[in-house]
Amino acid sequence: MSADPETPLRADAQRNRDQIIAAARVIFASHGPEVPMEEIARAAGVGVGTLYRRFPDRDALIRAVAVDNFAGVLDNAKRLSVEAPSAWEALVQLLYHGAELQLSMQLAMLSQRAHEILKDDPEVAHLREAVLLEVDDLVVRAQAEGALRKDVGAGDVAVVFARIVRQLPAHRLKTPELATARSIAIMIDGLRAGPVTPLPGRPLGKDDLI
Amino acid sequence: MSADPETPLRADAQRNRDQIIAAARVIFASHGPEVPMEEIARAAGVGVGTLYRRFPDRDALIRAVAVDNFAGVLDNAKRLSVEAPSAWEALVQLLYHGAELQLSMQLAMLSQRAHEILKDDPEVAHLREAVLLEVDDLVVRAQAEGALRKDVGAGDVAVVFARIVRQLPAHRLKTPELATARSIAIMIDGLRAGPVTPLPGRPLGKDDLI
Amino acid sequence: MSADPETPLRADAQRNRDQIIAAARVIFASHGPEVPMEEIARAAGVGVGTLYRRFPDRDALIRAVAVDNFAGVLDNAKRLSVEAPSAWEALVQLLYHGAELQLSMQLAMLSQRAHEILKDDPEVAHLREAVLLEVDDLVVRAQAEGALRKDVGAGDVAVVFARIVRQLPAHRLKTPELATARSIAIMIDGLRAGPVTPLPGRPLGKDDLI
Amino acid sequence: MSADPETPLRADAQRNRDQIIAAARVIFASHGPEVPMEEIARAAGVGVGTLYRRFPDRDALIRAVAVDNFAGVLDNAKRLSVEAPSAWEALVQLLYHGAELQLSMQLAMLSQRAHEILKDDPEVAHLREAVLLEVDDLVVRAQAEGALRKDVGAGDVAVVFARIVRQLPAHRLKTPELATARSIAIMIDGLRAGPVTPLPGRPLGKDDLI
DNA sequence: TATGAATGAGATTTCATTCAT
DNA sequence: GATGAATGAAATCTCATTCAT
Repeated sequence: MSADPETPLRADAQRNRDQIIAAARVIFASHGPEVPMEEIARAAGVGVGTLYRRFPDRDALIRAVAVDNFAGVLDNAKRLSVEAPSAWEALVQLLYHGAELQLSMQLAMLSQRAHEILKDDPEVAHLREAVLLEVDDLVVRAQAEGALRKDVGAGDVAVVFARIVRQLPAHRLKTPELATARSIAIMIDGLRAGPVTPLPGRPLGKDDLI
Repeated sequence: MSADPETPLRADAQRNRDQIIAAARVIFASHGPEVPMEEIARAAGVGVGTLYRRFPDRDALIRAVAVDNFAGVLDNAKRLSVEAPSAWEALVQLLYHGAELQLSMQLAMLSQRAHEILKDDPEVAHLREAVLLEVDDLVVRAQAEGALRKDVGAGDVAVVFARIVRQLPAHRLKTPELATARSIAIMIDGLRAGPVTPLPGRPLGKDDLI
Repeated sequence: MSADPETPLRADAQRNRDQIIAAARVIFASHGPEVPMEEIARAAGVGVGTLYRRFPDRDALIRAVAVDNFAGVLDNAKRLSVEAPSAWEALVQLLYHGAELQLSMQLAMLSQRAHEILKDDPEVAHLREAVLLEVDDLVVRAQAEGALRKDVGAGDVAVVFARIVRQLPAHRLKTPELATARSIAIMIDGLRAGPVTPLPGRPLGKDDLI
Repeated sequence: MSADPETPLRADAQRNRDQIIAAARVIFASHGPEVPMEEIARAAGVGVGTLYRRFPDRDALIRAVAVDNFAGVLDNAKRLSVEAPSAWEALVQLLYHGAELQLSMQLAMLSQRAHEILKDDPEVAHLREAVLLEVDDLVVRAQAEGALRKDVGAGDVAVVFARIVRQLPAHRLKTPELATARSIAIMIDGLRAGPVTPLPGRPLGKDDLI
């Protein structure tokens, strides 16, 4: 009789929920958000019915995966902000080890479908804001460190991030990891302080997104 | 019942074919290659029947759009190679005005579905090869000009291109054109010769793709 | 594991059983016998599991509700037969206060599904027979009283009952109670002895049903 | 390219549409409005796809059947109003030969589901109003003829109609046609002018419905 | 030849029933 | 014994493709 949305799930139900989100994360990342629900259920090792009991429709599942992901990114950013040797290094790490970042970006920025679903979700909005605040802080500090070029803002960094994290499909490359690492390194060089070419317009802040 | 593939189409049939490809290009670019055939037909102002008479199935349509696009990119690259003030400038122009480039990349590299379809098509393979040859030439010349960093190959450039051209969805940005222009400029700065950070591995050539 | 069907239920189990039947009665009456089992369980304030422990499947529940109802109608008819000032009045009362009558009729006569389930149930058959005997008695006595027209039998009366008790959905009427009362009164006027129009055929007795 | 809703259907499409409505009418009448769409399609001799092309969902089909039916009732009423020997006779005929009347009533008044769907449809509303106007006229005239009791209005008549037309399921009766005819006759006797019992309240007019 | 109607396979979603907690 | 989670069969609906007009 627990209509209360706060009632914690039963142990087995929680386990299933986690498995479903994990499976959906992997599949969404590799095949986009349109894969048959049945396939996701199978990958999670549950029946479709279970999937639908936990998430009333595809949108709810996408939302849940997105929230889970943004939360992961936020954790990561906060941890790196404290533990990395410098703010610049924190930004760089965030990129290189950005599996979660990647999916978040993909869901939030790259798929029309996903965007429609997420754009008005308050939980997503809240996490997004928190992540951008963290990035904003890193940007300011990395500029103070003299490592990040001065003419960019958190918005610029987020946009470059979004482009970078878009995983190139492995199938087109003989040496996919190397190619990825190299292209990220090249783009990071573009962000570095030093003898840069002037950019058009003005620095884009975190509020220039949306 | 002209089975001869070389028979030129009647004028109106050719017009239909062109309209369909044009419509499909726009829709594929904005919504990916999974949109209902009926929608494409409607956008082209023809009935589904006509679409299917011209292209026996979705794969054939995707192939035709891809060929059309690669051909456009090749034209562009050849023209820029001759007309641009420098090889570096040609590469930069290719990026900034890369609407066709974008769709080619998206079709060829970003969508699992499209990739499956295109990977064994000889016409696509031929055009791809021609484009990469052109890029290879520009890369060598731009390095000789001292404008492009020495430690990259045509493969690296193509990978960075692929990341760059992935259009950020306008809906997430207040100032989409500006954001795009800025992020491209940042990434190009990463390609520039000058005081660069060492890249991992070795330069990737055009044959490191696929 | 008392397989003995006669073992009385534990007090709480009996309470659950009663709640379920009460809830099902209300829901069947308003939405027909196809409502989701979960909804019935919720309305009864129990889990589905409990519902299924008490009634092995939907059919069993429908049967139980029908039995409960017919028993109520029988009680009612017997009481009215004794307490009402006349047999005619007993028939009229049976109609006007026929909530249970209504559901019985609906289950037994109006829903294809319910009919299939009930038609071979011996307990239902027995109660039905008992109710019809009671009505038969009232019919004979009401005709002897000179109140009920002579050319009808218990079968006719049951059929008219079935039509009358079909509750008109309140949502279609501005003044639902009044409309119901008036239409019942009109139809009862049709049953009254007096200057009547001849009916086709012969009086239908209780054995003309089924 | 005929997006115009007024464009007449192609001959074969119109034939299918008609067959679907005819099949749905029969099935709705005997099994209610919840039967599987596939079954309706099969009965109409078309594929499900065709059914869904013509009627985007079940609601649309229900609406179409209802409109078709109300139109039939209206035709019937108008014809009888002119051709029947008296207004009273017209009302009686409307009842006895009320196959369409029956389904209309069932759809409009008896099924919760159907009512929700129809209650805001303007076309249905318009036809309903037209039918009630016709009945209103017949009521006034039948009262002037001295055949219909004076203390009823069109609303009362419609309510009694609704109760009458609810076909008793044949499976419960040995002699279903006879039983139906007799019960209708009995109820009509209740509507007759003559020595009647006073009804509660006031006559209900056509605007007391809804 | 162009059109859009028809088809049916497959995807989404619901719900009766079973079973772990 | 009670609960509500899990299951999968069945219903709803969509869309690629074929075919009559």
